[in-house]
Amino acid sequence: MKQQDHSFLSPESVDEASRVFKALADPTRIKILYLLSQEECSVNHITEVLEMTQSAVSHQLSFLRNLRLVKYRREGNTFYYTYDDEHVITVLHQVLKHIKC
Amino acid sequence: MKQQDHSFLSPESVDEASRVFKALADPTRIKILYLLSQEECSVNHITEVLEMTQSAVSHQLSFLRNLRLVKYRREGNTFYYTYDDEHVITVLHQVLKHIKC
DNA sequence: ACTAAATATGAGCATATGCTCATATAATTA
DNA sequence: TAATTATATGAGCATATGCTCATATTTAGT
Repeated sequence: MKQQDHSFLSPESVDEASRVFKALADPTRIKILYLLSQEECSVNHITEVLEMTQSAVSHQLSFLRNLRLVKYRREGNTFYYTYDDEHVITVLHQVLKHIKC
Repeated sequence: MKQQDHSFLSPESVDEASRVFKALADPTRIKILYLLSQEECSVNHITEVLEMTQSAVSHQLSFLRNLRLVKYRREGNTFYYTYDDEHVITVLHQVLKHIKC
């Protein structure tokens, strides 16, 4: 196969794909997304379940927010996060399921 | 949901998933795996198609080999690589396809 | 045996990543 | 209004990552 025959895999597609995979390439983000795939969660709740500092969790949520993988709603002082990309959750579940086999 | 209710997502599963996603989280490795998903390739061929140095490609192949995502056969001086994890290729194709929408 | 070709590998370097620590912000409550 | 609660954010640091450069290894050809 010649070099020019690969043009259908555009640089944009490759970059976008690597961004998606990068989002899933960290244990903490996997746990957060998995949690959110089951229920809406406050930051504090995530912090307790994952036994991590509030700051670390918040930074990761900021990361996921920038990639539009999660969104949140506010209720007073509490921020409730949900996932915002069905496809990414599907891919995550698929890989997790496959690993258990 | 309480903390202990998440025990079914084992640390091993999370780590293994993050390893898989990490393998796909780099543009070069995406291109290599995509290429290999289409045809068996020599190192030299990959180097030419991706317009990268032999060393950089070889290092990435070594990385993918360690994760058992690719395998190779030797023919004289030439090493022909193929992918070795159908599921990872499926996930890659799925994400790439979704991005194009 | 000598040289060339194809690939692998170690060291080093610049950048990215994921955390901590301190602090900012905003809403709630006393 | 002051204190508390919930979250966000910037700086800094240790480690990881992905490349280059030089070199090793293995096979083929002369």
